[in-house]
Amino acid sequence: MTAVTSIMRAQQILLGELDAALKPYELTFARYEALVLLTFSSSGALPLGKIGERLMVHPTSVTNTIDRLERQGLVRRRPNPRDGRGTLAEITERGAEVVEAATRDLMAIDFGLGAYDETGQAEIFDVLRHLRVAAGDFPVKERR
Amino acid sequence: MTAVTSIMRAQQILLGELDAALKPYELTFARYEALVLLTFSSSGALPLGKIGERLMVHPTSVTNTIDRLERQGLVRRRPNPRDGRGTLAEITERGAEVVEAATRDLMAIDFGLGAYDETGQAEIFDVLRHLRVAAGDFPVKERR
DNA sequence: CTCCGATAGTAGGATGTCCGACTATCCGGC
DNA sequence: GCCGGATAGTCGGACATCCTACTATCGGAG
Repeated sequence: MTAVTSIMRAQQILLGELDAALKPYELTFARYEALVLLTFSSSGALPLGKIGERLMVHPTSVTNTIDRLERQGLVRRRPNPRDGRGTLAEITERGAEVVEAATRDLMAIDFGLGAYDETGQAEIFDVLRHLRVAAGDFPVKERR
Repeated sequence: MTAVTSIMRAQQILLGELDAALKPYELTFARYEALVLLTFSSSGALPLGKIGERLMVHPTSVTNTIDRLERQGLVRRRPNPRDGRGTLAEITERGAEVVEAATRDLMAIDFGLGAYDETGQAEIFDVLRHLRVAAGDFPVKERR
């Protein structure tokens, strides 16, 4: 139970720091993650479903996240040319600028993990890996 | 950044499992934690502020949590006899029964950490300890 | 070529969390 | 004994997340 509490608290603390750092950009960590995902995508656009899959969140959460980002002018919705049911979220120029600046800020605070060196961060990853694998969240990078 | 993701996902996975296990009792982990806290308290009652302090959540979250527990008949609000501003949350008989049964169920699934043995759980605690200490969340047990 | 199950997104509702603002009460200093 | 700052809870609003239900479209079986 102590271990459970550790994970809960750690996440809570971390999320708090990250959200605070992102506040100047009017972003939350959830929205930041979505933007980064789009940035890393070759075309700068992804079907909403893909986003939910990568971030491991419910489709309705993606709709909500993209709604807000779109209202902020950081992404744009576009019908998926290859699937009439689908919608693509495409990062805008302003979105790309914002995510870049935000990333600089996050790096400056070591993403909230300033208390850890490379080794310590690797330990965190290793220790939690079992749990993620058991839940089907492969920490293995998947090819696009 | 990988380490950050690990923590976020681990918490998400864990919370999902715990909430699922608590569903039959109409409880969420947040409410369960509050009930446990009251159970462990000698008198079975605590000022709302104390609860927020222990669980490291905002006062408004406590109000919300206790509201729901009270509506479910698992706790009862009572004016604090030693502080006219304060309110005590007191666990009811039914609340005690529910938390006991729920705890049995959670134990049966190792609180979602069945993938870890004692050592593994200790590692989780140790690795995340730095982060919590740096944030002022003393993983040191405080006397009542 | 048509029909029906599977899939992509969205809408509505519940929960939990935070922040800022407000009320009521407490308490220490003058 | 009174007064003003500190403290306890609550309320309203913003976000994020999930679930269920619904619409529209896709795609394979017959």
